[in-house]
Amino acid sequence: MADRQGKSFVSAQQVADLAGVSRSAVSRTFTEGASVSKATRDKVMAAANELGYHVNHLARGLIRENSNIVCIVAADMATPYQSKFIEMLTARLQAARKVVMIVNASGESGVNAALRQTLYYRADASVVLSGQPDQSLIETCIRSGQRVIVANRDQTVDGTENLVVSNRACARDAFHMLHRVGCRSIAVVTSEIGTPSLMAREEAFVGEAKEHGVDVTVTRSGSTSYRSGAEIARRLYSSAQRPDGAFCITDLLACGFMDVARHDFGISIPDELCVVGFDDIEQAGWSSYNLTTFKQPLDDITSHIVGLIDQPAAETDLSEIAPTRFIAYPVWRGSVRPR
Amino acid sequence: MADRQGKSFVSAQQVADLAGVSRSAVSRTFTEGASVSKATRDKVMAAANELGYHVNHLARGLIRENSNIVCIVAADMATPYQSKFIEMLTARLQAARKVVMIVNASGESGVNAALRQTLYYRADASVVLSGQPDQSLIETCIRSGQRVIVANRDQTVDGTENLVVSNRACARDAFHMLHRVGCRSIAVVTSEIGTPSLMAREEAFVGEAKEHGVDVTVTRSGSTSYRSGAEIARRLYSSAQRPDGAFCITDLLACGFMDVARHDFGISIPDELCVVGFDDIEQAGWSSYNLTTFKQPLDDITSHIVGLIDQPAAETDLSEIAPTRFIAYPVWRGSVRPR
DNA sequence: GATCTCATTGCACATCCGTGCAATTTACAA
DNA sequence: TTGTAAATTGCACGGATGTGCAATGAGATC
Repeated sequence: MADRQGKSFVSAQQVADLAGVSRSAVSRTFTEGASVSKATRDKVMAAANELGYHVNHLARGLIRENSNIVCIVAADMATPYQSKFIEMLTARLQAARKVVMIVNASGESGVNAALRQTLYYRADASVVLSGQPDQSLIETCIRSGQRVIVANRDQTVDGTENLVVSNRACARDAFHMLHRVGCRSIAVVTSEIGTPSLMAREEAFVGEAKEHGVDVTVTRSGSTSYRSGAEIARRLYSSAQRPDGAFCITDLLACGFMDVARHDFGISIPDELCVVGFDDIEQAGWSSYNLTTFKQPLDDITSHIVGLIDQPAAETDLSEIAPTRFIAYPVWRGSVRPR
Repeated sequence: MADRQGKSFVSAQQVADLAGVSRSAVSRTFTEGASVSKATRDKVMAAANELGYHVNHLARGLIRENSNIVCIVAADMATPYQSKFIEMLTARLQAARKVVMIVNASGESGVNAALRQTLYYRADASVVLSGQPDQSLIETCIRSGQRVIVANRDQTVDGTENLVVSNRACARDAFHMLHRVGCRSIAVVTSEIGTPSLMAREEAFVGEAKEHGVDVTVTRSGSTSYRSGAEIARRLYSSAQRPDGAFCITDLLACGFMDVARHDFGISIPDELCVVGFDDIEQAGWSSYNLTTFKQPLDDITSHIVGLIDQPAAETDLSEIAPTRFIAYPVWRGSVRPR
């Protein structure tokens, strides 16, 4: 115990020396299904405990075909939706004995630099939660034997597993929720950032409205943040047209929108204004918002991701693969008045 | 390009073969400050680009004394405070060319299992954001040459770098904020989980109140969540005593508390009830809450953490080290009425 | 042209680990 | 007690890399 002079990690060799066995014996002790006698195993374990030895999983990853590392590439990690996603995904991945690396793609370097990082560490898979990586880079990943799973892009990228939510169907539902209770002047609250997934919601909503002869105004501002939602409400209610219904592409936008409408313009929800959001973030359930929205099935999505990673890339042929669809369900709360 | 049959990562040997040089030359090309002629470097780079080669940072970590891996151990990652912390920390660590591994300590295994995980990967440092790891485990980490940085514990653990916030001073300030505007029956809203940091806030507040002869009721419920705050408000306002001031140990508790007080019991804030929170999460600034609170200096804290990790453990002597203190500043908003 | 110096380069070894193969030990049956 | 099969163990290799050391080469100076 006292013989540790330089602070460093204990190696299998040191354990072997102390236990008086070969390094192979140590290795076998920590390898499931390897052939070791109880006697040597006990000796090894005793020595290992005394020295505080742990197998270096990284070095193990060098040998084995897989490193057990999964990278999560995400931007805006502090967002309620994103952080919930990350929390559930990390929990599930850990349960599946994976190691989770996280790459914050918010910086100026962006998603591409982030995804490239994951190659440096021989990750088995990368889960991209934000941004659209370049096709060429994805090809590099695939060539390197890395799975790339892209969530919420609503746009298939060759060679990746795509997970998408029923954005269009939900957006159409959202229109009917508002239309049904008599909303005549509907605002679509969205961001300037045209993520495919968000665009799908917007387009489907506008399309459905047009089909039913209802006039909608699409208003954009910044990102999908509280601040943007607030800004849009301020802009809309300062002008002549005051919407009596709003479809916010994101719950976060809805929170900002509702707050300004209520507190700055004294509008009563749901009497004068009905609001529908998307995502079902935690705040949507808070009684200040009590927001009717669509719940992203994060449970299913994260389970599915882990499932994908666990089974060995069943013939990923770099060609078009149909994205896996998940259905988001409406969550009825109080921001839309009853019929 | 077309000669890649089995999908796997490209090794330095393959690049060397293609470039017609030795593997050492490849290694040196990608090592800063190594001696390579421009001619060979060009040949190597060309071959590397063609094959899509990247240095395996993991294998590099085997050789070098440091792996450049930093682990973040956290529970309740989807919480606004925690997710903000993680976002800032990952951004900063990445800028410092570290790789961030994240260990979700929420599971049944807990912080100890999580921290032990970090040993398996030879992390240079672990940043523990939640929970109290066992002393023995920390010693194992230190012995292995791993830095352990513990945030928000308010309780020094031998051998770790401790970062704490001015909980006590702020809690005393909080009392005066409420006392000054005439609150006579003050509720301390807290959780059943006695994290040192939270206990410090509670104790200091109660102590200061007692010193000024003001009666406070401490009410606990579950964790520091919205739900708990709501539950406490329901309990308090259903009973005889209806507080006219509340110190919520956490902004999240405050949100739940305010929502129930306002919407379920029709209490007007700040006229009938003044509320002070702690953390300054994003929602505190939302106009539904407009919460007066204390801002955790996450900027300073995360910078400091990265600084600690960057400089090589200046004589960590496993003895008591004074924790680094950070000052949280009051953020005046509207949940406390003006004097 | 010869010698000296210095930058390059390749060999071999290091670090961490798993595992095939052969040798050795153990266990069991005759 | 002895023979044989089975279990165990150690050697050496492999897979990723960095790096000291010696050898090679080229350029420069006299």
